Amino acid sequence: MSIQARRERERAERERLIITAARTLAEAEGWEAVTTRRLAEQVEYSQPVLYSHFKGKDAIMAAVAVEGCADLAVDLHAARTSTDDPRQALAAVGAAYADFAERRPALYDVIFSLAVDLPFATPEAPAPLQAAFGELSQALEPQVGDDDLGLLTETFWSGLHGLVTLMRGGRLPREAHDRRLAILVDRFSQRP
Amino acid sequence: MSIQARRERERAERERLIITAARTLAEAEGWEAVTTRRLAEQVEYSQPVLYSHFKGKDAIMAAVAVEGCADLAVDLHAARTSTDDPRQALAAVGAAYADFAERRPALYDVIFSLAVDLPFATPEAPAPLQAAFGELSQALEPQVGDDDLGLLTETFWSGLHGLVTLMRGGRLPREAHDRRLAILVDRFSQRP
DNA sequence: CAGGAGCGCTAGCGGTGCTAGAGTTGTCGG
DNA sequence: CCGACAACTCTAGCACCGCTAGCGCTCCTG
Repeated sequence: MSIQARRERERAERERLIITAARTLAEAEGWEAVTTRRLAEQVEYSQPVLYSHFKGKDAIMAAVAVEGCADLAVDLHAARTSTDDPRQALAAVGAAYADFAERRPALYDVIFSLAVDLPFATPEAPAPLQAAFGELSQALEPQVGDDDLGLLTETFWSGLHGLVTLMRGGRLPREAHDRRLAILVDRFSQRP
Repeated sequence: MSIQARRERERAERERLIITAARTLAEAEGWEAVTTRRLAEQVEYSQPVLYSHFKGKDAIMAAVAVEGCADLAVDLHAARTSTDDPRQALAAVGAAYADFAERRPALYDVIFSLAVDLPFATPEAPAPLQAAFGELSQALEPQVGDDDLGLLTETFWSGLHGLVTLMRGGRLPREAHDRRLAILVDRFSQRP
């Protein structure tokens, strides 16, 4: 029975190798450079091996997305707990979110922009994703007012997502990013 | 000399034909269905003819984007001038924007999401694009408060863009769209 | 040690955006 | 009126993509 165990372990290791190779390649050269041929070359196996682990390229990207989302959740948590002032915490979380998108665009895209079939906004959503959303939610909790917290979080999140995607797509000038972010945070804070 | 004039006219007509074919095909089946082969078949010319009009597929998409943006500007203008109440006008503009994205996703994507090299946020930006932005801007003018109107517009626009892209990407549940939109409009309205 | 199952490989399918070069068409000067 | 030339379009093909059928090797099992 230990023979089979070893094989399964090796399989799992190879799967991890594929995911990290995809992630590394994407972060280095963008997702358009991640082809199944290059990926297979990286992990030193032939193309069809990829398909014995994942249903297709999308599934590989989805796996990378879940991993990356955990990183985002860590960043957001650190930002939220960096200060006791609720308003500053919200600003910090917003800045951390935008910073993540700026520093790791490939990771951000695969989580939030590219078409991968991950379940969002349902109980089946991957835990890291729910964790990241939860950080946003907790940061907004003091500002909830009469609104529903879940919907408020989704709306604030949309604002952040719009800011970073439009900026990265060249639709918004880079230099005023901080001021736009300040406006967003301000408008989502309760009046004193 | 009139021979050359006729040729140029015919060329211009064919160029329009290509653009409308691309737009029609994209709206009917999505941009992933718009290939240079299918496009060439639609206009009843061979592939290389497309490249005598446009530098590449991206340039064709950019042309469609400019056209589509004019439509968006019309919708936004109608919404903004549909009421005298500033707050209702802002809500109407937001709803019209989201509605456009929902009704014509292919058009919306090529304007705001896909990578096409259109100049944004500069004087060289296409007029229809500036017109659409201007409508948003005018709708926000009564709510500007102490903020810069341009930046406020960009930020509100980001909120709308985030809402529609996250929803269309399956990241936000569809059913609560109206309530999220209401929250966004509310948070971007001055307190009474 | 023979047989067989599992697995990774080579090769290839149908598609993509794009382009070189051949061939045809239509215009103009002699 | 005709032949040469210029403009233009088409066929064919390149290098790449995601994905898969089926052969052949390796290694475990009876």
